[in-house]
Amino acid sequence: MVVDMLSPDEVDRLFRALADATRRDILTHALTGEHSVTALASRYEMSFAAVQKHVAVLERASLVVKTRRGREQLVTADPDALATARRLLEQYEALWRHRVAAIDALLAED
Amino acid sequence: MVVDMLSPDEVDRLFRALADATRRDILTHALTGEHSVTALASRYEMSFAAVQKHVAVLERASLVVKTRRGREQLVTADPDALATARRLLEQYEALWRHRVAAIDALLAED
DNA sequence: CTAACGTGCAACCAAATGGTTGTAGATATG
DNA sequence: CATATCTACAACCATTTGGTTGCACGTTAG
Repeated sequence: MVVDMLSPDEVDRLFRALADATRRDILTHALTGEHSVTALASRYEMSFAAVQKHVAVLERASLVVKTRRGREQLVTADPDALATARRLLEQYEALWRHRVAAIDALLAED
Repeated sequence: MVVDMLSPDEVDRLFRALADATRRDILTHALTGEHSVTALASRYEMSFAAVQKHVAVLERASLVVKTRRGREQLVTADPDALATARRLLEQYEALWRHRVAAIDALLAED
């Protein structure tokens, strides 16, 4: 199983984007429907510009995409990116299982 | 399905710890065996202190634990934390699938 | 006992992050 | 046309991050 087709920088951006509660919340909403940036911003205490930056971070991590509808941008989540992140973690877990199997094999020799 | 027993801060630390190539590499080695901090540090160009800080970040994220052996600290990965991270992402994916199912249901009405 | 080793931590620095306000452009509305 | 709305972006600021060097402390080796 190849580690991935993502560059280290892309993996960095992916996990970094997920490492903020506001961004995870935005992602959750983007997963359950289409929302304009203004509609998303109205959910949080911070300024519109701050939310717009968070959306930009999610966009650079390929977690969401924006599509124009008139004067607004609709933000929607890209489930493939999430699947990629999950797959990365599964590969780390697989490494662990491999280690456990090796230890088991050693113990079985006794 | 409850989102998780982790606080938002703990989730932040988890993903943040994974958002650095050096730390992911350290984690990989910690998953495949026990290594002292010095042994890990010898693998990278940066100073010992820098690597020691990276290990501390992984430790605060509960991704690794350290156990003393004489004068050295052996770093080993905690697979449960990885499983937690993977489960978090699975829940986001589940949200997405729920949305797809809802759209499918709407289309089926026609 | 003394010297070397492994670790942790403080102080410092440059760059990135997460927030703010203000401005400007594109699109819709009256 | 004039105005309001939605978005993007620049400039600025405080804090955090990721690196450095230097030092102190506990443990092992000679």
